[in-house]
Amino acid sequence: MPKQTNQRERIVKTALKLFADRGYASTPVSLIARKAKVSQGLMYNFFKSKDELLMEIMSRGFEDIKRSMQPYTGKIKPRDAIAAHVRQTFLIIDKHKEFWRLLHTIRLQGEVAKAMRITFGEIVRQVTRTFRDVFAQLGFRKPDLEAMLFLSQIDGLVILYLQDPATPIKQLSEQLIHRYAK
Amino acid sequence: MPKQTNQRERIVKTALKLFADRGYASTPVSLIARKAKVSQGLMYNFFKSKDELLMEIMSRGFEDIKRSMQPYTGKIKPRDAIAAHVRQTFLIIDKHKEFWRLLHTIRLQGEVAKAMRITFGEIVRQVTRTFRDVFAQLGFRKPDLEAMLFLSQIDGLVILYLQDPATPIKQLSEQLIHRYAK
Amino acid sequence: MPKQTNQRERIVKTALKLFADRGYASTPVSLIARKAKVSQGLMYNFFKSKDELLMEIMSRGFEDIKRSMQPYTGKIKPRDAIAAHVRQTFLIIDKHKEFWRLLHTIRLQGEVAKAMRITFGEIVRQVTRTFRDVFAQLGFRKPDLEAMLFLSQIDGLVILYLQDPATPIKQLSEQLIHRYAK
Amino acid sequence: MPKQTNQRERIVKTALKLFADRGYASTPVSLIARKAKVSQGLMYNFFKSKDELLMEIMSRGFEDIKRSMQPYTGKIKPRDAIAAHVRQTFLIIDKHKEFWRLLHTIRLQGEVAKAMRITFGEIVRQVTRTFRDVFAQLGFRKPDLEAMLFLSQIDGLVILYLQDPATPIKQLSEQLIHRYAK
DNA sequence: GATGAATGAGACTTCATTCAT
DNA sequence: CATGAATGAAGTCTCATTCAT
Repeated sequence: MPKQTNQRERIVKTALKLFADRGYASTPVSLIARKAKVSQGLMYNFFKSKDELLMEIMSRGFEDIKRSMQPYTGKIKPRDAIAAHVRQTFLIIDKHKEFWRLLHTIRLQGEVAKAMRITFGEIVRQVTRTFRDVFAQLGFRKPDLEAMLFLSQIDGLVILYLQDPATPIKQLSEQLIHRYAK
Repeated sequence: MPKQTNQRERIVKTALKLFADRGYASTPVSLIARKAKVSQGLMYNFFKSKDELLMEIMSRGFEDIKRSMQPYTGKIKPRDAIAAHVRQTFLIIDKHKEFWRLLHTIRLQGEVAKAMRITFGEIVRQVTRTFRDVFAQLGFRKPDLEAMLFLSQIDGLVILYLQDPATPIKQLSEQLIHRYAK
Repeated sequence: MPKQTNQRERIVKTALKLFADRGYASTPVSLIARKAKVSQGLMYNFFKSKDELLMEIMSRGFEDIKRSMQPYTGKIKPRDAIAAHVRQTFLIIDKHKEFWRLLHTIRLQGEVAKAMRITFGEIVRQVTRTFRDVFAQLGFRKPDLEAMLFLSQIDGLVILYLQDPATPIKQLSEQLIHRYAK
Repeated sequence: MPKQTNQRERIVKTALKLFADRGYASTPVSLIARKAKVSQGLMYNFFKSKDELLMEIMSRGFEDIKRSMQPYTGKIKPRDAIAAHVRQTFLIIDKHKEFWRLLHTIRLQGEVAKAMRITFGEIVRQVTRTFRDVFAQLGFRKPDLEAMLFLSQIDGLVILYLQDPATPIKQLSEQLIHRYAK
């Protein structure tokens, strides 16, 4: 009975939510199947393994991130780049809360999903370079350190927000932007 | 002379390291026992369950944190409180890297270990209040937001550092302190 | 012009090869379908079940064997019957290596495919009787035993050959024939 | 509740019987466990996997074979070697019927247990060399072929016997011996 | 206290078979 | 006739926990 109305999509979404909520290892395939209203066996028609399902989720997430960061890696005025990045980041986050929660649970673990951590590392390094340049152009004395401070500040805010959606993230980001706008 | 002297201690330490490295769910009790050079059965003399072992690890960690934050909740000059907190934080982190890694993998998960997240939330709120006052005393316009920015900045740095120990954390914290020192 | 021309045939041939190579139980229907370039569902239009596919393969094989043994069950000179059987056997084997490999993996198993083992037993008994007579006519003292020795000798050679196609089967059969030619 | 009265032994024996009867792939671990009166989980305390259980069974069998063949690889009179080998073989077979049945189901398969087939090949080649020498000493013109014929004859008898225990194996072997005794 | 054999529930995965299209 | 999505049963294996010794 092929209904196929985006079952694959439903699986991916359900899995993302569950992985983010309970952690990858603590989420049985059976649970994903049940919540996605799909038989357990069918899941293996779409993904060779639970691991591969995770991989797909992660690559998609990374694609989104990369795509969203394209704009301001181009050439905007440096000062605007900062504001843009902050705002952009929280836009993305809002659309992909679950992915970010998942990402953070995986980020610090040694044995899990090394491949993804590498990919993520790439992205971070890339963005760091960009902002090093930005801060250099703005005449900061230690642009390297400034870039790291800036990005880790955003990271910290992201976590705060993910942990408690009641966080006044709008005001916080504007405050942050204002600080650099001097 | 019973060698049991610190079996319990050894178990806790080993488990912490493993949980941090591989995640709680992916760490079999058998592995903890083996690495701690203790029989699997014995573990259940000390802890009623794997869950309880985790609880103990977490409470200890929280105790350490609380204890370390006592000093400057007292009355130092506000400006010094900032510097003190930054330096203090990274001192603690360095001593308890594994605990912090573990904490971060659990922090964002909805279903797991709700109890701990509450405890941790308490601490954070407490510290936030403290720094709200600090920033108020320093004449900041929006001390609430400033406190959140400040603490999340630290949080972001912590993660950066935990993820890559090569991070120049010393310089970063000094830069951060300097920024508030005006 | 339906390409269906020999889908059935292709399925049977593919299945035979796979069963012989990997064993019946370790050969998924999906694999047969893929290698036979046929949809999995279609297979069930031709065969009610995997089991029945095996049955068909086996009966066909048996038919071939029976057909090939007709000639010299007729009346040739006894001495020639021996040479003829040896040569005939290896001719058949060469044409149906896979079937024989499959047959041998099933032959000794108690619970599997009892029906086939019975059929095969029939054939063997039939041939044994034939050669009992042959050896009787040739004046052997214990024609029963001689027939069994003779046929099991061939069996042994067959296995040797199936297992290692580099076996000098031509020379071996001639040597065998020569021995009985006195 | 450690009763441990040779559970491992019981598992190995039960598994051997089942593997021989139904084939390796068609024998669920659960069945072995049930028949061996052991929990399924416990099986994995003794053997890392079903595969490893098979390996152990096979190596044991090979050990038995090798041990039993030691005697007459030494120096007996060549003629006696033949008789000895025949008798010895059927003695072994009788003690290890199941192992031999299992061996024969595996022998011809491409994908299964390559390692064992190699080991078995070694043994066969070794024995073949020995009998090549024996036949050479006895003045046969083509000792190579004779050795292969001789050993495959035995092989064929073994199969006959394994397949139908009512086979008059005693008489057959004596007849065979007698033939070489001239 | 200390061991590790033993268990049972449940995890991941495969696969023969069915059936809507 | 033909497809391949879908299912459910069953298979292999892991692991927290218990308990006789």
